[in-house]
Amino acid sequence: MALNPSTKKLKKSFYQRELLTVAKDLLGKILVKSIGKEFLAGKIVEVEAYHGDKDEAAHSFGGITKRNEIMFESGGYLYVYFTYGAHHCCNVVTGKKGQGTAVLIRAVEPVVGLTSMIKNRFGRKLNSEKEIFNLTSGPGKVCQAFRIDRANSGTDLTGKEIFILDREKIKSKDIGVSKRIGITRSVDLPWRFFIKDNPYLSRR
DNA sequence: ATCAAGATTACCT
DNA sequence: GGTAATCTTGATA
Repeated sequence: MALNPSTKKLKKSFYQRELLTVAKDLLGKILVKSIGKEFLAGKIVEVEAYHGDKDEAAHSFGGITKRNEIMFESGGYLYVYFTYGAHHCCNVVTGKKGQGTAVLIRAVEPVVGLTSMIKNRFGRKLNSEKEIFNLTSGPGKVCQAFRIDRANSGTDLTGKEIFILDREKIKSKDIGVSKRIGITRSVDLPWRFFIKDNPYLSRR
């Protein structure tokens, strides 16, 4: 599948809406990273929402720090953090300035640039076709495949380096909802959203 | 200056 | 299903 030139970049107005609305609407959209002449692209299939006011699991819950300050910007920026001494995770900042709301991109379905993603993830060629489903099926994996790290935190998503293309709108009946994964506080909030039955989810 | 915890992953049994 | 790896960040002294 090639990038459809008729698709358009999502604008600031898309991101600057209410957190949970943006989280669900991001499903089915195409995350794109430009690296030199090449483009890497993946369809967003799994996300989680984080809220600075009513969500103890959010990095923004305790207020602004040097690490999370971009989360408090108005919607339309990328927030990238490093965790467990090994992994980067990327988030889309949403809402209005000062809210501290963002959507974690947990998994994408590879669309363009598969060869580079495979190299970025494994440093070799595929051993088996099954490894395709292990390329971008988790937040740390997405960042490794797309070569996203803290240097990309603060990127304006309406720019040329990293952006998201409008594509399909997933119907609510096709969106799964669950508790979030890997957190220890505010564990009962049903703020994980995913495309039902998609084979590239972090959990099947 | 020191310390504990972490929005994960890969590898083990 | 369980857990070690690994290091940045933010809190505390």
